[in-house]
Amino acid sequence: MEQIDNRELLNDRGIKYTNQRNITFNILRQMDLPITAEQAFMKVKEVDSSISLSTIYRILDLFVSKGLVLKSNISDDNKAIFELNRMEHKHHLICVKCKKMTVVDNCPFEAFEKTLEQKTKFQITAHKLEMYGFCPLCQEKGGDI
Amino acid sequence: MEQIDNRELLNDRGIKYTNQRNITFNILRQMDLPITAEQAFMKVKEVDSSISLSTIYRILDLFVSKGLVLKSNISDDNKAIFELNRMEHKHHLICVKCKKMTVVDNCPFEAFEKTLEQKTKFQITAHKLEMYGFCPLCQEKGGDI
DNA sequence: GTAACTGCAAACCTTTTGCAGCTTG
DNA sequence: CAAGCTGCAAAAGGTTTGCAGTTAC
Repeated sequence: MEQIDNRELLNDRGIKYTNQRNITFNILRQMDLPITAEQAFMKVKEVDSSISLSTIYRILDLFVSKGLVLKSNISDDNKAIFELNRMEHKHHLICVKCKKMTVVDNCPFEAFEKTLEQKTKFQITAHKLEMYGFCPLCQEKGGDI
Repeated sequence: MEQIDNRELLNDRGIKYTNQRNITFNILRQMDLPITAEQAFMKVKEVDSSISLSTIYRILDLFVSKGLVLKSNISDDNKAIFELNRMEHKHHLICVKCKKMTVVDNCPFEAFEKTLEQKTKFQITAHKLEMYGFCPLCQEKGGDI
């Protein structure tokens, strides 16, 4: 994998540069879907085999605390997933059978949120929308869930 | 707490009646927001102090597998939450500061989902929408998150 | 050189499981 | 009585932490 140097970008966010942080950031940047800590660990390991899982957790948490990365989790699965915060607004469509995720970039929400803010007096800062169903392949295969 | 007998309801779903299942079901029915297994455990314990946490997990899993209960989790929190499946369509608004949840019963989605099904060829069976922000109280209090 | 980062192993927390004993129908 | 539910304790994931050694500036 091409190792871009993100020193400046990390520094700007108040993150001290280290090689492993740089690698982790590059991994996240080239992913177009969220990954688990374990998956990040495997990927980073391909570039620096000395990395430990706890360091991955520490790096991911740091990135999250600096707003660089988004942490969430999919329904009924006790693992966190992480993705680069691209400041784009997007959602996911997740197959309940094979768990494949597909990106949905349309979001039909702004209007609804405004109404809701007025109604509830909440100050809404984010929302998360996931749709679940059967992906085309799993529909073909048929059978039970 | 009033202990309604849900024997018939449980039997109809193919769930063998036991006292603890009945209590657990009553707890869930009187909750209007999702609770964790631990919270359910505490609540059931008030009625039957002999209940064990593993039984709570087994009961909740059973209810989920029979479609009686919905299991999910809120962002960035590694615990499952459970709520009665009331067959109503609703969403939650969650305060990022105090984690208070508020129910939102409006859902602006059906139309969008149809379009998306055509575009992606997914067969959408469910969706989950959560909005995050500051509840009125936490806005008043101000300060950092 | 110093403050901060990292690897390792152990701890932690939520959830699951094996087994012996107890309930329900 | 048989099937299957339950308590307990132990195991199993995922995640966090303490500490000694290493790295970045």
